[in-house]
Amino acid sequence: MFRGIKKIKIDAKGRMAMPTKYREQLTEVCAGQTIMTVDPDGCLSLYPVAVWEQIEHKLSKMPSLNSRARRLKRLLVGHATDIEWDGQGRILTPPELREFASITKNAVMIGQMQKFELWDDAIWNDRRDKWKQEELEEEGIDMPSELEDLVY
Amino acid sequence: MFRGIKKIKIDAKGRMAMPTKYREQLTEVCAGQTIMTVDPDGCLSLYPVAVWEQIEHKLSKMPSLNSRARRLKRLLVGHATDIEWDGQGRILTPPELREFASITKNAVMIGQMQKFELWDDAIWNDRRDKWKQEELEEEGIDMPSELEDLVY
DNA sequence: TACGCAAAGTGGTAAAAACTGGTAAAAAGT
DNA sequence: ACTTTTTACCAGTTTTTACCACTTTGCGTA
Repeated sequence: MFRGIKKIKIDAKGRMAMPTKYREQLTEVCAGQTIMTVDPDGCLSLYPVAVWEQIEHKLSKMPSLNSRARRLKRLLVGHATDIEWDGQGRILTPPELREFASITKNAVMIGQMQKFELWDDAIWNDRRDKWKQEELEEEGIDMPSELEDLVY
Repeated sequence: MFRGIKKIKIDAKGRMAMPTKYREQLTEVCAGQTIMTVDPDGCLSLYPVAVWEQIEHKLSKMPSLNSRARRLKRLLVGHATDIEWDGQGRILTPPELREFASITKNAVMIGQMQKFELWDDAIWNDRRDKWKQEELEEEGIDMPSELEDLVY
């Protein structure tokens, strides 16, 4: 299970250093084999291959006549890229993905259980503050049944 | 069950000494293994691992297409960090979390049953006074049924 | 009440780990 | 075949981490 947040810098060549802690986890879980793709919320997702393949499998079984299915397939599968890291533990993010998420110099990487997410740091800060606010305002409403008894 | 309040100082390196009493309790309960994350109310939470894992488990079962579920996951799991203490019983709080809670030099740590909360001391004092005031003003109104028979 | 002992708090240091920028070789494209 | 871009790796520098030693505080005893 991946968790936590780490600030990341992107150098002039578009390389970003994978935080060591995450690197160790990814080595264990999937020998470092990962897939990066886009997330409709405006960030990038990084999956261990095995996890990604499950998602891909589910998408492949969705009806092509459903427009939402087609949309998701084009977004997710269309942008999915194998990611490898160099001897120093840095990954090279494809420009197309970086552009999608507006990532230029500073980013944050957050653990999200089965995957990691990569956000432009300014966007992340905005969203985080917005979510925090919404969470306070919407207290108790719109809660999925699984969460009704969540105490945090 | 954790209770009580303690003032904490943060040194130049971001280290803060865990109050001895709490340290002893945490050693008993979870061998000192704790997870720190953010709370939408503007403070940080410190959980024994086992308690945190229950929360994480509930979050993991929520549908990804529910926006509140995603929000909570990003806030809570996205900031959850393993906390270890050094030989002197100090913990090193990640800068990202300290920034979230505006904690710089002085903080307070309060026991909250299953978890601890960490507040910037200025913010804590403001909130406490505000809550005190609100409690006096709202006396008797808007009481959830669970609290109807609370005697304190 | 003062002194001494023990425990906790504080600041600093040195070694190790991680980051950063650059370079050379390889690959791709013209 | 030559130029340009990409990839992989090396080495210097910075940051982090773990630990040590000194100071302060609190408590018990004389």
